[in-house]
Amino acid sequence: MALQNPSLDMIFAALADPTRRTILGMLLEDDMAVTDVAAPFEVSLAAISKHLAVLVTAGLIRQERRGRIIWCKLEPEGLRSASVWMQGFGQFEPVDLDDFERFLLAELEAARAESDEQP
Amino acid sequence: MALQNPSLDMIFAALADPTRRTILGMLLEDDMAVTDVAAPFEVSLAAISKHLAVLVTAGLIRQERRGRIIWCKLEPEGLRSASVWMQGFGQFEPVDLDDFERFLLAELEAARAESDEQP
DNA sequence: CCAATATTCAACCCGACAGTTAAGTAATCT
DNA sequence: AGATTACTTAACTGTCGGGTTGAATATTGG
Repeated sequence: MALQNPSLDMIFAALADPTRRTILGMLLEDDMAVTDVAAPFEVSLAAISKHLAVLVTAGLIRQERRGRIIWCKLEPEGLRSASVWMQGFGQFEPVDLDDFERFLLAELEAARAESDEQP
Repeated sequence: MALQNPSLDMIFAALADPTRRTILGMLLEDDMAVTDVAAPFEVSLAAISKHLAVLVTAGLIRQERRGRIIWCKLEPEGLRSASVWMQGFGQFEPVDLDDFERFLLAELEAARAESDEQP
């Protein structure tokens, strides 16, 4: 079916992948080089490079070359439209940041556990 | 890659489709029978039935048979975890419900325009 | 300049997903 | 009971997304 609202489509699709969500969580702490983003994952660098491209297209991160390193930085404004859309449904109480931390940690843990899986 | 957090994956994936978002918007106004949900779209009833199944699995709607009609109703709580996750990034100002209305209307319009496309 | 580092691109595989049509099931109406 | 309404399931098709490997590009360090 034809796209009605490309940006919301792209944003939610980007968020639907656990690897990409984990990456966003990592970038929340600090800007990172592509290689460093890829480090904790078990998949290839090329795969991570593609994930980052998806995040860029969705407007969730920005990439900025400095020297031979390409820095990835979060673009939190990219989530605004999706956030507005979602909150319209639930009227959820103001965010509990601890809940959020729990989510992020859980996903990071899971990612690490997975990459440690084969010893 | 193995799923880390099936529910967030499923929720965002469900939201990534414009047809499904439009359906959620419709259900925000009122509970609806499957056939009525399908009416504004140009795709087959079977296709809509599948979309609804996805929304059920993601916990975003509930279906309840009464007689031969299956009623679909929104399950706004299903969005909570995703909403918490997203807000953690942006700290967006409290939702402007008008923004939300604009989105919903835009998507409904788009859906209708599309189904009127071939005269 | 040459080698090494950092990252993307290209070509390909495979499984998931949206769509279709046709048949199957469930409940109601007369 | 039989026809009709309301959905779902099955089988199939085409497209897309995530993964891989290997070659290409860009930038720096020696």
